[in-house]
Amino acid sequence: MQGEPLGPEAEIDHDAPLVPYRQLAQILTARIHRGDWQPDRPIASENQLVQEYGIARSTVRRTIALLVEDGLVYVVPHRGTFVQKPE
Amino acid sequence: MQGEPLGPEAEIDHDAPLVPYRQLAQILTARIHRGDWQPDRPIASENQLVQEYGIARSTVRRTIALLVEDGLVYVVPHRGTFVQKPE
DNA sequence: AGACATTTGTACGTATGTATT
DNA sequence: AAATACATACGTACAAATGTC
Repeated sequence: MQGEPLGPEAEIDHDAPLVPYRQLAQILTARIHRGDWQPDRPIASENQLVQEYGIARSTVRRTIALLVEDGLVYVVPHRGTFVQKPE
Repeated sequence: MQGEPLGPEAEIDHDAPLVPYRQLAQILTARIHRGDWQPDRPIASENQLVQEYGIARSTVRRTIALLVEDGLVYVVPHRGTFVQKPE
């Protein structure tokens, strides 16, 4: 039935056709849409995501850059990454 | 008199207030405006810039990402980084 | 004031993958 | 087949800003 879960329980598969930073983007996008984090509230810190998904921080940052491009989040230096308000 | 040269002879100063990837951005921007590379022609490769300016490839890539944001260049995977045509 | 932890920013080096020439 | 060039990913280190105590 279902493919990969996209919640907090999702895992990164280094052998999957989709590269890890894009897998994480799908996971975080799903979590945001699901409401794991509210608008203008911070998502998990980079280091938390590193530990949670077992990937390098540089990979996490690559993912966040993608989410910023997509307009899903915004970064406040030294504060955190926040969920963008809809519209 | 003059500050830092911004041509091919320019060097990266790791002690300067401006971080290296932004210094390189200024240098490459000046070189493009000066006509070192023509529109739709490739600029120096990442590895060439690494050797020419003595910085890490990741730093060169950070600079190129900035130039892409600025609309000065565009990247063709496995081909090179090209000067954007004006307008 | 000062110390401390947290968080993002920058930079390095290395390795491997994939596409083009 | 080989060289070139960009893409991705890892790990490490230190800097700078913020917030808390």
